[in-house]
Amino acid sequence: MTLEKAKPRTRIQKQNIAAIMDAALEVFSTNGFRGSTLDQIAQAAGISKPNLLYYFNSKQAIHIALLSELLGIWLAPLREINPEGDAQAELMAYIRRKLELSRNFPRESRLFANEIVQGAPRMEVFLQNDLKHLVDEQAKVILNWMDDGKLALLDPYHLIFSIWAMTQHYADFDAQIRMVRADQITDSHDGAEEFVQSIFQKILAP
Amino acid sequence: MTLEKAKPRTRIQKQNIAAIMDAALEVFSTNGFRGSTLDQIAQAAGISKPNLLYYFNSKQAIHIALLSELLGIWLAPLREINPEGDAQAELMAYIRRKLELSRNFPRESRLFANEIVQGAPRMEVFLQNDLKHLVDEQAKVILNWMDDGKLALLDPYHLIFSIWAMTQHYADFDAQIRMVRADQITDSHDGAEEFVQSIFQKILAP
DNA sequence: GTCTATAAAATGATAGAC
DNA sequence: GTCTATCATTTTATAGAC
Repeated sequence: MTLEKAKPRTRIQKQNIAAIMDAALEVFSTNGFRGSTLDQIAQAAGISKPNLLYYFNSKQAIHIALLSELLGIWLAPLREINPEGDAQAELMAYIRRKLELSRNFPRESRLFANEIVQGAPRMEVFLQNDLKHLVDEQAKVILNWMDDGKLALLDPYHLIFSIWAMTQHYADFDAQIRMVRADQITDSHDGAEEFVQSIFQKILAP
Repeated sequence: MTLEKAKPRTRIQKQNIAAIMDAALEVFSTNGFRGSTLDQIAQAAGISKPNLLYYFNSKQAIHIALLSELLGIWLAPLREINPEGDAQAELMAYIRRKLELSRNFPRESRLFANEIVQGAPRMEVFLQNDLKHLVDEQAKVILNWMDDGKLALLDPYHLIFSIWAMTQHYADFDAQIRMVRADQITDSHDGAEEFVQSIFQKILAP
């Protein structure tokens, strides 16, 4: 009852919490918050339901812990854009990081996609604060680059959104791509990196 | 019990079924299939839950009826590409139709987005048959145009996916865009049409 | 820390009166 | 066709033994 989630002590606690987080990611990213059950998560984590609720007091608590843990990963690629670097190289590197995330962490991408498609009722604060401020900041950096003639003149916000759309699409809509190309490819990301990078090279050139 | 859903006779039946379909669209597109309840749909439709189940025998039946009704709308823009027309003009017109759909029917877009993000368990047949065949067909048309030097040389499948990603993003991830730009815009589609069209003009030019 | 048992609420669906 | 009442199941969460 008086569990210190902040600093788990024993090895078994760490193990269980890690198993729960991984199970929760698997289940929530596939079914959304309301579509997921504690039974599913407990089974995926290999523990009993009451034991699951020993570590986290409610379904909400698991979900919040999971989102919190992953917000950093989600923001990192945008955060790492260096205003001192070369404009086109920095943005192409950003796109590459996003594509890598989409390929290597598709469940994380779908977890957030589920939330946002459903109106982001549990992410308002994060989106309106952390994400908004970061986007505003990097939009200014991009605008400066454009003023200096380093990039094509585009709306920096729409440019960022288009990068999100193009890179996340392969993770979020993976099922659709796999079914449409069932006879042609095995991995929906096949050729995606090259394609996305080549079109953004065209888009960004001044 | 022996309701002929195919040909509703009375005016009141038509009215109720239309109200149910609209309510189901509203609820399913916001919460996903499992996240939606019959109570929500009945309330949104302004009828009682047993009466809702008089018109449709189960929650699944409502969902299937809704998806079936909307599949045509969803395929129409791609279907309307004319192989005899001008390559760039046809694709730009396709993009325009997709952008209009995204702006005017965001709930429909999110309904499908919810399904696909969650692995499309109730749309496999449609995606693997109708959509796949249409995409294969139009990919060939695009490939011919490229061979004739009318378009830049690109993977036609990735080109189609990129159009889906860019156009649907404004409907599906509307919540995120609105929250990130809360202080700057009221409609998340503001400027989207112009931006998307301008970058695809760059992308498509041979 | 983990389990069995169980409570309490939500939810899909049916029965039967009108 | 529509309603009230109700059932059966699922699902979240708790109690208490070990």
